[in-house]
Amino acid sequence: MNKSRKITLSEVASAAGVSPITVSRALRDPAKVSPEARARIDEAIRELGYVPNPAARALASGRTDVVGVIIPSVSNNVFGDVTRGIYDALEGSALSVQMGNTRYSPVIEEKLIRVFLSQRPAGLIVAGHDQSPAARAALESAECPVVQLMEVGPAPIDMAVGLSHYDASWAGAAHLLEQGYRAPAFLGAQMDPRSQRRLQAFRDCLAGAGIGIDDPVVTTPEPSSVSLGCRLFADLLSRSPGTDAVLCNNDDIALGVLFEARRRNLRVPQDLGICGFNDLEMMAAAEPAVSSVATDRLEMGRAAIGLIRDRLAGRGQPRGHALDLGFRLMARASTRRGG
Amino acid sequence: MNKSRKITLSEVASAAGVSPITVSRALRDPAKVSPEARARIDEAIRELGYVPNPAARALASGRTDVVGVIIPSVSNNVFGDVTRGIYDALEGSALSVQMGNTRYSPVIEEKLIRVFLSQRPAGLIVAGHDQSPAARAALESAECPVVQLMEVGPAPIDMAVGLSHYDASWAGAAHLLEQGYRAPAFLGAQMDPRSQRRLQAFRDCLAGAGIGIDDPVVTTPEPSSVSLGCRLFADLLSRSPGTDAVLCNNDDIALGVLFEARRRNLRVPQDLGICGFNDLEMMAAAEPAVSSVATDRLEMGRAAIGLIRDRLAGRGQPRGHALDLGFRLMARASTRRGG
DNA sequence: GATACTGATGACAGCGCTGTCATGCGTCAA
DNA sequence: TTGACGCATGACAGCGCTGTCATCAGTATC
Repeated sequence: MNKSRKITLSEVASAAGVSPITVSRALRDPAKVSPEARARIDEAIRELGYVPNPAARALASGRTDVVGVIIPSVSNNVFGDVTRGIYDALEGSALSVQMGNTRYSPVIEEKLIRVFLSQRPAGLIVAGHDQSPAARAALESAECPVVQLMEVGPAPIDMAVGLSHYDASWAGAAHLLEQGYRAPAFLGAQMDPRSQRRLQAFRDCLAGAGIGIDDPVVTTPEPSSVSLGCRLFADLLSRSPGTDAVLCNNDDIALGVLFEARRRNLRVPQDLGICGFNDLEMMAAAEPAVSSVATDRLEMGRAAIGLIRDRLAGRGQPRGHALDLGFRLMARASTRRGG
Repeated sequence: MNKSRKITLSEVASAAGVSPITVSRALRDPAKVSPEARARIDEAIRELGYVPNPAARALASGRTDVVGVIIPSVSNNVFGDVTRGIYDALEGSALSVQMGNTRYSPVIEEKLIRVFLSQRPAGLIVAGHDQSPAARAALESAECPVVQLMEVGPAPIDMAVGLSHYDASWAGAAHLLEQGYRAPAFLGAQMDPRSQRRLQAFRDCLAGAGIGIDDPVVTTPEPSSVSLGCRLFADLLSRSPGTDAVLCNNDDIALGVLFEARRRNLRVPQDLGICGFNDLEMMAAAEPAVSSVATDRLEMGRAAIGLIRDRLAGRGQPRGHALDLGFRLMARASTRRGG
């Protein structure tokens, strides 16, 4: 294995006694090369330690094997799971990912989409469906498969995988009411468009049930965390002391509420019902176990890559395909008051 | 903004009335181009919506602006923080990252290192310092800056950022003993080399203190999670009922222990001391707050990129430079027994 | 026996950019 | 005035690979 100098495809070709183009084909589409030639080429590749140069390939073919993934945050637990699903599904393919981090800014998102598209990616995954008009236009004229992730909405640009955050949040709110809670509140951090829709569902659900208390909602644009959950809950109690349940925008917040409730000797679920969102692994392990609206984030990532791979393989879904992964209300001890 | 066809550097050049090479220089090293030419070029770039083609650049120059990051897991909380630090520090630079996921396999790690290096990256970040001899050799002859992340050890291949996991774990164990716990146990998941060293420190510390109980250690190669913490702790209690404290390999586990202890009506810290590792944000928010050995994972990622950027800018650290970020024992209520 | 077709392989050019060397011009010391 | 030097710019070639055609057996069809 010669490591000091770059081995090129031509060197492999002469070692195998074929022309460079045949080696290229053996790599890209083995079926087009005779088994004997293939065997000699494979042997030469192994012997020389040849690794293809992706830059040269991209330049010559005008395509890359890179899937762009544009998400608001690399640190958020939720996107961490999605990312894992993406890497999972990439296993065994020649594709790689290029992450872009919008930091929840539509301007950065638009710029990233433009830059990624200019590199002729094999596919593009973007979080949400709230792109700016210009970004949307760019995605519509993209020559690669595009998947909008996290959320299914009215009109996918190309394909979409996710769930209805409105419906999911509604289910959480309805669950609290069913359990007999009469003064539920909403706690939200990182109020991105999906969180806004979740809040809207909460408000609509309460209004629909004729619960007319004055908007027991505490939100913040800060990124979500457990300690933020503690603070938001403390804030809520000082504003709306009569609160008997909280629907949390996500599980970090819910866990913070659980801890803060314990600190204040509030009994969960008797004095306070808690419902989270996403159903992170720890919610079921908590004491008491915390109810949450489960979303399958791993599967979201996997499915997104699956759609792209299928499309690249020519057997993909048509434009406009939306895959609704749904949600599941995980009713646990933290809301089991009986009602 | 013409979006349908790719704008090339030559088109920008003719629009600006200069030669292509001048545009190239204006992009790569603006100081080498006269201010007037630069202004006209910038104008043309904006007007045409030009975006450079990284593949062509990589092919022509033999370099890329990609930093390879090879980590065991994309989902693990710890690496999530490190990754965030990396993205943080990349902000405002032309560099991008390419993630590689070893899934804790030295074989995959070696392969990834080889593949990444063959693409002439701008830099390479690898987790830990337990590379296989072949991988180590490949890294040693790499032409780019290499940073070993997470851990500082005897002989960095090039540069290293991290901490001594042995020392950090020792501090946790010693803290439990100082607080008067006499039968501490160790709970570990995902027993990678760093975890092994943490376990070793625990054993050595207990032995040093003359505590000769028979190895109260429960470990598993499974990935760590809160519910796994519950199970490991249940397991531990059935094996070593006399346990009065646990040092956890990481915070997920510690949180699981906290929940499981509550489920069993064990009082924390009186009946049971709990100390985690890493000090995830939620530990301080828990009730009772959980002690942990804090590591600055964000800074680790940031510093790694910082070292690479400095080196690329020609003002970097010499080979062999190791940056020890240390650790801090966060003594909280979960171990505050007084002793 | 001539034509059409299939399958394996090759020749050639060029993807968009940058490294290297060359050029032309103005400035300064001798 | 001359030569040396620095600065901005340009010409040329080529990075490693693949798309597009062309070629050439070998087989099938009438």
